[in-house]
Parts: sequence; C-alpha cells; structure tokens
Amino acid sequence: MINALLIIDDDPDVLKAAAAALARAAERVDTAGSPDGVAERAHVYDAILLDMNFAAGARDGSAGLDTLDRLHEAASALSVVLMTTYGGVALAVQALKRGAADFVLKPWRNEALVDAMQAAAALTAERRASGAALNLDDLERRAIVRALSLYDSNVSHAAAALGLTRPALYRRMERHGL
Amino acid sequence: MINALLIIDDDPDVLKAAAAALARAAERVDTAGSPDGVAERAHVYDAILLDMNFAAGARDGSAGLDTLDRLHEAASALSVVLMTTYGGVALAVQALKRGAADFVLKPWRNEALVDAMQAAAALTAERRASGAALNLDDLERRAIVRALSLYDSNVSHAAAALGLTRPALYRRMERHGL
DNA sequence: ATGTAACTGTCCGAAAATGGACACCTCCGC
DNA sequence: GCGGAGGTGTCCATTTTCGGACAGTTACAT
Repeated sequence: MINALLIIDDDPDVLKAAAAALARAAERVDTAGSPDGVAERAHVYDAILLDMNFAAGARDGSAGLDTLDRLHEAASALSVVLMTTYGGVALAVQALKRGAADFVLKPWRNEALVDAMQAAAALTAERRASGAALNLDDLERRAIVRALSLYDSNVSHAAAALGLTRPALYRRMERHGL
Repeated sequence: MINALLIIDDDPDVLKAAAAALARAAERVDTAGSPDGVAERAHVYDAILLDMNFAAGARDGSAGLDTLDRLHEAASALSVVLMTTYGGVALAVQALKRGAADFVLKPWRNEALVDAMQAAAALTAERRASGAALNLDDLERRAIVRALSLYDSNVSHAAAALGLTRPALYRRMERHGL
C-alpha cells in the first residue's frame, strides 16, 4: 500500500477522477490545482502524478517539464509520473529522458494508472533507501559485495579492484559479516 | 568525436543511410543486419543504434526490447538508442523505462540523429567512468563531496550523515585534498 | 551584557588498521 | 613428482586512525 500521493492538475474533474481511482491504492491522496509551492513539501510524498499543461493554450508540455525539474531538485529520489492529453512520442521521450518515472495519456485506464503509481512509489522507496546510503559503512559494504561478485569471490582480485591489500579486505569483510 | 558506433537494422538501405549520417561524427561506424552475436562485442562501442523490428510482420517492438535487455546485460554502461517506424507513445515509454538512452523515429533528421548518438556516447563515457569506481577511495571521496554539498559544508552534519565523527571527517577531507 | 547553543579546528593517549611475511593448498606443464 | 604460479588464511611490529575533550568563534534570545 502506497502511503501518500499527490496529484497536480488544473482541471478539477481530472483531479477528482484520478483521486477516486487511486484512493484504494494509497493511504492518502492529496490534490493540487497548480504546481506552485509543491516543491517545498515534495519530500512527504511517495509519488506525484503531474499534468503537463497548465496554461490553457500551452500544449508543448514545457510547464510540466519545468515543474518536473523543480520537483527533482527539491526531492531527487521522488518519482514523478507525467500525464497529458496531447502526447506525442517526442514529448514522452523528452519527459522520460528528463527523469520522469512514467508517462500516461489521458484518458487513462484506472488499472494502468494504479499500476504506474505503485511502480513509481516503489521506485521512490528504492531510491530513498539506496540514495540515503551516504553512510560510508553501507557504501563500503555494497562496494565489497559488488567486487566479490564481479570477481566471483576471488579475494585477491577483488581487493586489488577496491584499492585494498588482501589482509585489509579480509578484515573489512569480517567487519561487515561476509 | 565519438570513437565507435554500431548500427543494427535489417534493412540495408537504412544501415547505409544511418552510417552515412553518422560517419563524420565517429571514428568508426559498424553495421549489423541482425542483433545476433552483438552482445559479445558490445563493450567495444560507445553507443548503439538499434532498430526495434526485425521479423517483417512484428511491429510491437518486442524483438528490439529483448535485444536492449541483452545488450544491457552484456554491457551495463552502454547507451542504446532505439529507432523505429511504428512508434507509438506506449512503445517509446516502454523503451525508455527499460533503459534506452533515447528513441528516434524513422525517418530521422540527420542532425537530430547525430545529436542523439553524441549524447548517448557521452552518457556511456560518464557511466563507464563512475561505474568503474569500485575503488573505495574514490567512492569515499564522492560520498564526502556529496555529503558536504548536501549540508552545505556543515562538517558536523555531513560527518553524522556519513557515519563518522567530526575529527574523522576532517582527517579524510584532508586525505582527499578537500 | 550574559547565557547558551551550535558550530569550528586541533590535540593526544588508546585502539585499530596496515601490509609484508609466512605456511599452506591446488592446479598445470614438463 | 617437481617447480612454479596463483591462490588462501593468519601473524604481528609499525603506523594510522579514533573520538573525547578543549578552546575559540559566531549568532541570537534573554
């Protein structure tokens, strides 16, 4: 079960419909009529569903892409799913290259939307867990595991790749319980 | 200047046209009429341009996506640009979510193709450089820099985040020349 | 002005990591 | 069956790191 979602769209009907579709998949579903001020509280959400077009005439999606950038700046691990009506391939490609987690077209199938948001939330969780690995001990452990698997448990080679002497690697392996 | 590119397409005319367009951007442009056996030598390329549809009738792109997966398995840092004629938004999204670096539609503008391949090659280079950072010293340095920037040079907080005591962080900063 | 809270940078005896050396094992080629 | 190459795991004197403590600075509320 997803904890908290945010839906951003300027059309109240869309907000209502999306919120209804996602209600059973998340503890809490917030809605916003504009992206203003959302970045500040972005970190409390597990995923965001963002409409690409706000200014009525604008169909190039630049408003959505800008918001996407701002959200990433504020909460880099957060997954953002973009949604649009006027979706061409070029826009979709642009969005995903800029780091959107997924791209859905309006009108959507409710089931597909739920799946997309669940996948996005899972991705956020994963990134938060490993991105928060600023911790040097964790980082070292991961690197050691990676090196050992890469050189299929050849301690000498793994040690060399890690920039350690062999005894040093033994000590650290023990310290990490390996 | 890109060092080596590979183009995979079953249509000889497409191969010829793409190779011509990319010739001036890369030292070497190889072509292949099928994805068979390409994975084994994937690591020698800086980027690959891959057609999605091989079996004449197949338009769902699954052949291309499978090849994409196999290429990633063989050379995880390698950027693959997908190309197709029958490109819908769904397929493009699928491709990028599966890790393609970009997605271009046939017929292409030569300039856009060159740009895409250059960006892809740059991405490969970047990933190869940082992915090879199995080296614990590098890893530690990166983590420290990241932590310091995250807590805008507040040594106490950065140290806590890294799981170090403050004096320890001072020592390591000096060791890394920071 | 005074307290205090949160920093910074440095010192030093205790504690831990270092890496060269050692003994051993096992798979090949001759 | 012997030498060598390339592993493994362990030992221990030396070197490095550790972190609590100390003194100093800044910002701010009392």
